[in-house]
Amino acid sequence: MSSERRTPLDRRRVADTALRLLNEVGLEGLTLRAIARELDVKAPALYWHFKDKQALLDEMATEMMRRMSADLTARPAGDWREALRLMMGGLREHLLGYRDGAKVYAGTRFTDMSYAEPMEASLRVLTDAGFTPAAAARAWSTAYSYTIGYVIEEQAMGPDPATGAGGHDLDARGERLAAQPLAAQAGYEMFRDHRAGFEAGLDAVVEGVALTLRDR
Amino acid sequence: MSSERRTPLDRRRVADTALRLLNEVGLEGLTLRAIARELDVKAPALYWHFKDKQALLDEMATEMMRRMSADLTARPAGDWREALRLMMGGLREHLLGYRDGAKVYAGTRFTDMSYAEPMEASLRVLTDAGFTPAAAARAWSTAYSYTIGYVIEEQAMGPDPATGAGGHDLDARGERLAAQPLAAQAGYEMFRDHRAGFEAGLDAVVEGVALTLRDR
DNA sequence: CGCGTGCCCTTAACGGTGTTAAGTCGTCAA
DNA sequence: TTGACGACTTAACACCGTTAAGGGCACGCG
Repeated sequence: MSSERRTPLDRRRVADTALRLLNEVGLEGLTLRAIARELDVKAPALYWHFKDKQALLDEMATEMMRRMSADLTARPAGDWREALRLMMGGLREHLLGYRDGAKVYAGTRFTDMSYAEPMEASLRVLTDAGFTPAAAARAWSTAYSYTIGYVIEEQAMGPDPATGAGGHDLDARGERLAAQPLAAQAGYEMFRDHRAGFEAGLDAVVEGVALTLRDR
Repeated sequence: MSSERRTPLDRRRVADTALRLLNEVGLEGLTLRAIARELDVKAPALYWHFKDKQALLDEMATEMMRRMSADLTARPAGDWREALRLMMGGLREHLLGYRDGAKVYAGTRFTDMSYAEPMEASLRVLTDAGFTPAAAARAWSTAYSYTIGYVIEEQAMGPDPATGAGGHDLDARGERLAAQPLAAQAGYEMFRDHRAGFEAGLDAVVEGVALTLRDR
């Protein structure tokens, strides 16, 4: 009979498929049964490769990190400021590339040590520029926290990435805030152009890091 | 018969109870049935007050925000730097006061406009100090994103707040990272004293904001 | 060649989850 | 007295993550 034997799964293929599916159905639609269906397999089969769903999510985050560092080490870097800006800007872009990307990524534990080498390289850029190892860690962590927090808020607020999808209810928000003009304008400032807002903040973080952590 | 009639629920009481329960069982244990049990009610009763679970979570986040701004406006403020540091430090402390606090708080929509007044006050501190309205919004958003991102990472990594709970596996981590000395030390630097790490980063953010957003 | 010992997956089922539909019961207005 | 309405219960649904048990194919060893 036509019993073509499938090549067996592995953690990587499962994570790849789950990441592709994530963009179609979002985090709350990403069920084990849906992932299994996509792989032409029944749900319990996934438990051969992962001890539970969280382990699968960890592998997804790890795969995101691998793709990201593969992309980022390919880009040319100038001085440490530009390198840091490039890293965090790239992190943001990658996270935006997956639906609920930041929520999946934030606070998950990587499943292997593939993060070590790119992290070491990033930190070395900073120490080469005069940061102590401790200050480099602080600088990296500060910019990282800012980026994660920004993208979580950015993704949580609307499905549409570019247009904002809510130009109309932004106006409604403005009207409700007639008594608080600064808060009203802050809404426009923060929600209109996410990219510009992110980079303005990132510039501030980078300059602050230079000021308070490098020269001491 | 002893049919003491309970006073009916309202959104606020449900959110209060849910917040108390959150600290006992965590976000993944926070089911509608458990909340209802605590209120001496069956689960579907909650649907009279909230259209779905997300609406309840939104109300919880709103209540967290209300408590926080009640606490923060009571504190004395000095110059804008100290005010911003106090605000974000207080935000962090409040989020740490709830199990999974940052995850519940981040990216939820407030259910009313009680955020408007404290937000306006915070922004006015900045504009009074010479920030344009747009720059004040950027400054506030930048510090806010940093704080949210930091606390999410902080809460995601371990149950223990003070001791770190993982002094032991931090050493294990260090051994695995023998080939990446900077990454190894970064682990110690970032995970040892969260409070110090947060404030070092916050100082950087504040100074960066001063440098790139105020004088322009 | 036969045969057991893995690996990789299926079938069946469990308890629990958010959510909906329909009904109940006390309270208050007319 | 009656009727409407507010606040809740009971029953049930579809689906979720997860576990237990077993099946079949491949391959090394006698």
